[in-house]
Amino acid sequence: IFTFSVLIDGCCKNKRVAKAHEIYSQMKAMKIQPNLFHVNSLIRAYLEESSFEDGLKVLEEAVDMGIANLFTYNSVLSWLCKNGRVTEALDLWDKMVSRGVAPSVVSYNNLILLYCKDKNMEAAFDTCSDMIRTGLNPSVHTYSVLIDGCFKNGETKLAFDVFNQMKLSGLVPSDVTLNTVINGLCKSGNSMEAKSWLEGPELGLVPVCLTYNSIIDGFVKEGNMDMATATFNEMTKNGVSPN
RNA sequence: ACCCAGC
Repeated sequence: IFTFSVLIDGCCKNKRVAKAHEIYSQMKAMKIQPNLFHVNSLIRAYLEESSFEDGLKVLEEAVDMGIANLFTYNSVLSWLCKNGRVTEALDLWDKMVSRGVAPSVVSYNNLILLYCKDKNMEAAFDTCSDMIRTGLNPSVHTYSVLIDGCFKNGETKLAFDVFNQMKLSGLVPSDVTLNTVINGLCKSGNSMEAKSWLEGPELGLVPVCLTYNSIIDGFVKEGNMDMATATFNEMTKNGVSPN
């Protein structure tokens, strides 16, 4: 069993998914129970190369063997949500729940992301309320996804409401949250305001390449080449290398 | 040990 585990993991890490699956099948043929850790990594390897169907098959087998856990489901769910496969994602969600696996905050975050991408902010917020009703607290991830969704759907005002609500709830915005806000401002024609966020170190934001990319792109789209170049200079001055 | 967000 130990030998098999090491082999599967090695194949997955080296992108030899087919080989990994071969070994996995051998184990099954020999009636050796693959362990959860390696089933999970096999599934993720499949999803990485976008063979969702294969990943799902392994998931189903893991369920049959009674070894699928929350992480196994979340891995597949995440892939579906990122790729906007609404029907399949909701399907999987129902299956998971009916099999007695309780969704975690991570599961909910995936669903919320799905709705945001689907331009259905109402459903996204409903899902968030559902989550709170089951006793789970929104995480920094949850808020970041919602904020990003609001901006991408043109709800700038709402994005800030969510942002404020996040701070009220005692959560500290992460650098991803702040970069999300900055990017949202730039995309909605408020690059000047976005840039002013860099000056508030009390926010705790250390601008990175991505931060500058958003702002420079924003200025360029607004036709403000002076500010774009100025921002670029500031970027190099601060020791951030452009990509 | 393995699952979620930003250019």
